[in-house]
Amino acid sequence: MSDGGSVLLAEVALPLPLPRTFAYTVPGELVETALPGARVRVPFGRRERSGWIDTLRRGVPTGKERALLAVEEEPAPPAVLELCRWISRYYFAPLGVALRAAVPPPVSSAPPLQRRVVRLARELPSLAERMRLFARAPRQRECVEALEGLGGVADLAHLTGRLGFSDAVVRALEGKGVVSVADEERARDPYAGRDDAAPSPPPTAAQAAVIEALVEGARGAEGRPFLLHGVTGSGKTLVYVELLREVVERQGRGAIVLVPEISLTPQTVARFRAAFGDQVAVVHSALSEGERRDAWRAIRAGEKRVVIGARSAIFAPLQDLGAVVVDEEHEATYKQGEAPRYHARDVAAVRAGMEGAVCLFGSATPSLESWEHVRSGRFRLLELPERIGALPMPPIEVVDLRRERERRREAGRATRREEGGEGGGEAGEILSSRLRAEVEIRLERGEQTILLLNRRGYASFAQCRACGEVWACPHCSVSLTHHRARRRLVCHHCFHEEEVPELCRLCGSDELTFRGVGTEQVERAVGDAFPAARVARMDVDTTGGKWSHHRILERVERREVDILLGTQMIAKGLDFPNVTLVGVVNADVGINLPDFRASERTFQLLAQVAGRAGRGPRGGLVIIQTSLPDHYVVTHALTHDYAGFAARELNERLEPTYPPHTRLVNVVVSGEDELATQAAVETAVAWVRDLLRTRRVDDVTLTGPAPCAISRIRGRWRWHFLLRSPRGTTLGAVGRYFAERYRPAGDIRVIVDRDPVSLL
DNA sequence: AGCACGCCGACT
DNA sequence: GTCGGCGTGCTC
Repeated sequence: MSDGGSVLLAEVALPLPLPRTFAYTVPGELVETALPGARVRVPFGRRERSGWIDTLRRGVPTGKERALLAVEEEPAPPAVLELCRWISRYYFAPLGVALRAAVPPPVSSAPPLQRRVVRLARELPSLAERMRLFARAPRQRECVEALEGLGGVADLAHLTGRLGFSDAVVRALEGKGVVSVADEERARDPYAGRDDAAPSPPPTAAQAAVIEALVEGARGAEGRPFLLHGVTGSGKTLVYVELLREVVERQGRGAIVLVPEISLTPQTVARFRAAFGDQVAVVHSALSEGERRDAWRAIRAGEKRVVIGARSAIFAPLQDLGAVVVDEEHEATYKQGEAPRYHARDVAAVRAGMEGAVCLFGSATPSLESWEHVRSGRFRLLELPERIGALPMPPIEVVDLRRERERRREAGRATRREEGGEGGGEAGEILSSRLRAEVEIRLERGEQTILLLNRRGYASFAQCRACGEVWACPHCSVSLTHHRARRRLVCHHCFHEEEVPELCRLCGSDELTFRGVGTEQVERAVGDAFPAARVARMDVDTTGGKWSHHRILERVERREVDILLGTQMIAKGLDFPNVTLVGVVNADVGINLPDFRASERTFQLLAQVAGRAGRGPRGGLVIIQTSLPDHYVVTHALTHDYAGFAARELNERLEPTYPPHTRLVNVVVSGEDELATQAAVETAVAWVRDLLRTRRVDDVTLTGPAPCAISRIRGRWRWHFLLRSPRGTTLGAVGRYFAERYRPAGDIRVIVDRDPVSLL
């Protein structure tokens, strides 16, 4: 060779927890296709792996380099590669790990997933028949009960996996004719044919003004991100659609729309489908590997120019991005819980900045971070303060649960309780007389009610009345939740389950109480109070299958449900005009969590669920039950006063200092041995303190260590400490240095979480 | 993360 | 004598 032995070398990023790339030589036949961003197959140690080319260079080989084996996929667009480099730096993740989150995985050799569905074949009405069938088969009985709890249908994989029934149990039930097992067609994709949304109405004056500002932004007049603060029902989706018309139709560029949980927003998806037809790609978790890769290639090839999806859609390989919309930008689901621990909202702003695209965040209850960016001038605020059609915001009433309890106690003294006090389930304690009366009115008028309670199961803990013993998870530092239909105590962190006890294991007393009302208990109370009402419950326990939310929501839409009750998943973006009453069963759940965002999250939830009421001509009413009626979360929710809440909450976060007043890195150290974990976190803290001292870092402060609020999960003890700084750059430098160099011993694991969304 | 190599305890 | 525990170090 004439160039002094220099060859083409590729630096390859591998999805391993190693803060470096590896150099490979590029064989002649791959020179054309081995480009930065391309996924390549490489030899690594004694096996092969897939990675991505970071950079190419001509250079003299050291002799260690091996050759690339193959190019597996066309390169990700340069902007996406650059975005991953940013994520890698900012969130302290290896580039290969960032790319793994951004690009569909290589074709796996695993057989295609087939969905086997188990259905109850017949009702089992009589107790006698049950006794006969299941006398010597308790697991079969439990399996049938689990199926009943799931509405009579479940994926076989769900039963044998998460619920832990063996194949033999299911086969035996099949043999008895109790259940049927069938390979079911892939569930109908509810987005597939849903372009039948009504054409958008003309924008209101307020919408038109907002759209004009955005269109000017898309034409280059404004480089800052926009925050669209619009109350629920103010027509934010129409604004998004009109912005995209400018960007996609008139400018011929691409656009990304992020939504918090794609499966919960079919109505939003339909609006985009109606406007942009088959230019829309919907990326969601139910796509198979093959579909995901097909979608990726179609987007990359320019066949799809509007991409709608959850968090990871921010990596869509559009070649010319003109706009990024982040709907419900305050939602915590935009933060990824594993490496790379990125926040899709913040990544969206970075990507938009890199590509000169308009960035639009929308929310009725913006994150305090975004609100603060408006105040400081980094974001430009757009507002839609009114609901469409001059619909008023629904009035909100508070029911003081402390006074309710008092009243009941007095009434009980006067009349004697008709119901045994055992084990909760007293409808009166769950639904106040005020709320019950309003539900009654809705039932009479044929209108619908939504009841929210942010706690699953029947009761959040089981306790012995005699000695006070609380049933806790053996692997986690949390109480076990009573799931009555399944007759199990369940850990919501590790899925540990046990039988519901009859006697206290400590003192032998049979006086057990189940306290802390959950959705399952509300369902029972509603059934007791309104036996004729058609009730649907929606929480993760009733939504086992892929599209089960849709089935429930479609029933609500067709008015086959009078009362929809559930956890926060019923608070998101639904638009049912016949819902005229929203009841929050207990707003206290959440307010008292030991997390600096507890108030913010509760306010958002209350505002969001309140927005579900009165979206039709018949108006609406919201009733919030709480024993903290004077808490500022409640008082500001009552008056729909986001700005007032935000001002107060910003003040609450001054001391101790929390975001948005400071930048935060949360370091979590975990291990199986309690003392070794504590020793390890202390070592890590000493290491960082030493670093801060020797490098004379004076604007990063370290707080802790302290046990995490949930001090043990899945058998691992958890400690954490916080790094705070007003300046992102030094915080980043310290965090990166620590994440890349600190190596714990033994089974100790360290997580470095930048901009954490929760400290639990 | 894997997967090697490497050096101390109780088993055929 | 060997099987196997998991500490340490390397992977282009």
